Amino acid sequence: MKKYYPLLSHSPLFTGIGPGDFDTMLHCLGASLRSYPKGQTVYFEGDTVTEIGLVVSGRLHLVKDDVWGNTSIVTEIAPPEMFGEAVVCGGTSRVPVSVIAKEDSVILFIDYKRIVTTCSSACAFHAKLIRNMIRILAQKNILMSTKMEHITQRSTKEKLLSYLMEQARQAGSRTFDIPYNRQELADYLSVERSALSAEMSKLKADGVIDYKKNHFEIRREGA
Amino acid sequence: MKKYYPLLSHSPLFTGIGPGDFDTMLHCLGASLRSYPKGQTVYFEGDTVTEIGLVVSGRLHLVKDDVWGNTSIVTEIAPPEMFGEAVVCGGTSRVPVSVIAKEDSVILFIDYKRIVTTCSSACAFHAKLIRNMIRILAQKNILMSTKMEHITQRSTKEKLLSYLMEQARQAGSRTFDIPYNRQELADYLSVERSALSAEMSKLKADGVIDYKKNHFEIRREGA
DNA sequence: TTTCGTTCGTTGGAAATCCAACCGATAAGA
DNA sequence: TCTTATCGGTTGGATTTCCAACGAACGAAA
Repeated sequence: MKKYYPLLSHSPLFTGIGPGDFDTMLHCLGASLRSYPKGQTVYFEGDTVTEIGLVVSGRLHLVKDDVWGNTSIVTEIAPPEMFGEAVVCGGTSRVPVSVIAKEDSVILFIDYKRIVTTCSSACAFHAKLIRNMIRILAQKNILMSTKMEHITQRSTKEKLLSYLMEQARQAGSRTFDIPYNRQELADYLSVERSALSAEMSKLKADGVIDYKKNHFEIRREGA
Repeated sequence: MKKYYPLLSHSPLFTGIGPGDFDTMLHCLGASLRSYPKGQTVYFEGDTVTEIGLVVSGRLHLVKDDVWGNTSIVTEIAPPEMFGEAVVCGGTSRVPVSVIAKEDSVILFIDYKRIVTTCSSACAFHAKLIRNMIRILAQKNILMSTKMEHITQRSTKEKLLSYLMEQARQAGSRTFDIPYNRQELADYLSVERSALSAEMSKLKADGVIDYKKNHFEIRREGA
């Protein structure tokens, strides 16, 4: 267990918790490590869960099966990411996806109740954990809202501009770098890469934006 | 203040709090009521905020101005809904939208720190409030994830089927009712109403689904 | 019953997107 | 250097979506 402490201390859930507190804390939380060989299913879609999972080793896939058998990968989870926190904290209980180990993996499970129930020994880190959890959920909310705002735009052009303006706003400047290449940006905005490239070229030709690789500039607003 | 207690007791933030506790609680939280005449701006986009707002009377609009002056309504907030909780709890501080009173409105403001900092008098409701807040954020997460899953589908047909399958899953049956009319469903999936109607007709003709008004049946899976 | 408003399906032409393919530029490796 | 792989822009035709408009069905109000 101890060998994972350095990793765990970088997890958003445990930020602000001193390394010296991990022993007490994990014991108080009743956290348990479980190993899954490559290919094994951690959760089946629809399973009832009460624990938050934190991958400490390996790699997981969250997958969704549509009713006629096609499975699509929703996300990949790598150390030290969490999964299941929204379902568990929301009290929904039933996971909407299946979780599969794509490599031999080790997962730290923590019972949600043990986090939010301040224990009799009044461990100091409960408050910290709770604030961390709230922050994690809230930030995820903001990320999703932002993305939603972009992809609900009608056209590829509007999606792109919505995204670029947001980036400019965050950078506080008309020039900025974006963290995606074209394909990744297309995926994020859920548009075609070629259509995206075409729109970008058009906007550049119209003098609305300029760019080179991942560096962008917003030159003029308007149609 | 007291006249709002019945309303507040139906707010997700205060579920499980006894009516008798409101006096103590609101005082302990340092909650304050502020009134805004119709048309007045509550927050300007980019303002730094540390309080969660809870509308107890009136109606607010969250609006976003794109850089060339067009403003679009992101959401309407009506009693007893909250706003700003994701930003405040996420520690981002700067609101990404402007908040405007569309009618004479009264808002209850609560400092986030006072919620998560258990007070010296150890008020029993802090723990409850925190759990409520976590649940609210987590459920919003799930709602958004679900919607995102539908909207990121490529075509109108796939968006529709993704939504309908989700509804069937939730209902635990191949037949179910949906809470939207056609226009609302189109807005939710961010597609055209007419294109949606057309796809629905086609799917019905192909024997994939059947429907009448808001009542649907999934008959056959596959292309 | 008549009238009016709303909802929903349909349609046709314009516009946008998808898809596969190709090419040039650049970087990495042999 | 030559080869290979990746990335990004472009292109053209098939497909889908958009948009405005219309009409049928239904329910509420007069």
